[in-house]
Amino acid sequence: MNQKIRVRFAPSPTGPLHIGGVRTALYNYLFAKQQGGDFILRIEDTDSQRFVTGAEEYIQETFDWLGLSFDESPRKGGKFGPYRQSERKEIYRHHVDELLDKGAAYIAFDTPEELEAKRNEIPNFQYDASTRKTMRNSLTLSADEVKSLIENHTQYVVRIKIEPDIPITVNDLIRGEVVINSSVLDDKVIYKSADELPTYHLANVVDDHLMEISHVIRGEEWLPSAPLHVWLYKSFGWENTMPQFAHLPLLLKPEGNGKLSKRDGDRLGFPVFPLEWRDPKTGEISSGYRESGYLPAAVINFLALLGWNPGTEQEIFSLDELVRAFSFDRCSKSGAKFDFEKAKWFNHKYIHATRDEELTAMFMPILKEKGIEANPEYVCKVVALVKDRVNFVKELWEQSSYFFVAPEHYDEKTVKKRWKAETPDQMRELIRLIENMEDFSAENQERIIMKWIEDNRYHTGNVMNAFRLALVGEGKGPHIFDITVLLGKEETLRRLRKAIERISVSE
RNA sequence: GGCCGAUUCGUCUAUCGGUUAGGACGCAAGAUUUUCAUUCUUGAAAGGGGGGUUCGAUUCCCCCAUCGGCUACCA
Repeated sequence: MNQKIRVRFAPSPTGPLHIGGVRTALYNYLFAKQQGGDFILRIEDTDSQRFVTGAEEYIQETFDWLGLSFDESPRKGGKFGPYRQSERKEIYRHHVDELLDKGAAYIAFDTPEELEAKRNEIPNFQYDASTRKTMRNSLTLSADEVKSLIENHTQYVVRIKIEPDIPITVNDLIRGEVVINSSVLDDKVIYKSADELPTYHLANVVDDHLMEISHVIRGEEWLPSAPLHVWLYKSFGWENTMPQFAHLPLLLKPEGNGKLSKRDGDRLGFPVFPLEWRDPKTGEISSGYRESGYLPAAVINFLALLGWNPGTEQEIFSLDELVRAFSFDRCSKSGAKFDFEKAKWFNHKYIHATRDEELTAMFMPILKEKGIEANPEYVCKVVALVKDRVNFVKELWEQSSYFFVAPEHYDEKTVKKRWKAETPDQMRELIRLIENMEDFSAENQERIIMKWIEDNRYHTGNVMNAFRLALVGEGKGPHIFDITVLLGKEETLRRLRKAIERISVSE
């Protein structure tokens, strides 16, 4: 059977999307596009308790930003909709009934308190073939009792009935065959009457089947429940169209151990979320890659290399290249620690490769925030001069503010090192030299000024750095005549005069 | 505790029985630069432990250790 490749990314709207989730989505996307298949967004909001407003919008916005578009989604629709699980209640109810009718599932009335008591009473208590006879469920109660309990609106759950001692095989594209014995599984709750919603496991399997998902690509945290899912497919009689599984290794904390978490970002000063997120309840703000100045292509690139490699030494990949190169057999099996330094390096590379005009467009709003009205053409020239020195768009300001605002303070260290007793006089000479310049091109300035230094046997480093100090306020920046040309003759002179006036000579 | 998974430089990784164990980030040194960066060159840096299998194991098998995940009427 030549089945169409269809994959889905299925997050729960319980908060901002974790960067690990973004990687999972990316791998789904890469595989789908490579195979000419469909990439679907399905919102798994079956936990009414944990629903967070704005989370679904956040998810959509993330993929808009990254430029990964879905073929079907709640927003876009599609012929397999609805794509929000909370809107599929009847579908699940119907399937739960089917399992109940088949005797593959049963109704259980045990209250949370009773369950809790059992767990305290019996060590390693598990609701399964060995214990279900001792519980209050449709297997131990008479049909009449069950009927009347339901009619009296007693809350119940539906549990899957796992037969003991049967080997269950999960075939994983990344890990190979994983076999477990069904006895280690428990009779998981698949439906709760309280909110008339299924749990993840049931909804997931039913939707993947109905939406004709061919490959389930998700995080490793799902590996332990994969056998349950296989069991569910079999219970429905869907084993022939069961999707292929691929469980991706986890993204770990940069230091120490454990899954990368929200707190790591706050602590280390790096984002763990694609976009900035404001918690609707606490108002707490978590930083995002977008707001931190990462380019979407850079984020995609470094995320792709975290858990997958091309087998060559190529590291910089466009999205199209990734689509072509991706494969499950080059996915690693072990978790990857998040390396922020490398992420920065990727961004640096991407900024370097981005056209000056594009960077200018991103830089303009930042300038505006700083209260600066600048001509985009001028900004573009500034950007061209300093873009090699930054990792992030927002660092453009730190590296170029002196192009927009004359220095108010002069770096102490540089003053001490370069502003000598003879410097003010030299700067006055320099002012005269510049005043008389007809041609203010970089070449001409350099020619005249270097000759002046040579003729007077001045110390080149001291003179030039004093000059730089007057222009920049610090001992840094691009080639000095590139700065003066952009600043213009008048502004250059103004800054020189100001420096002579403001900087006191160090002995 | 039980179940599952994983284990190569500090980090991401290559190696599909025989290699001086390769690359990248970061780090260090040097070169370039009138400054700071960039860039370039060079360097330091790795197979968790113990058993097998084999002429030969980082690579295959077993045990242990460590790490991680799961173990909810969460996903």
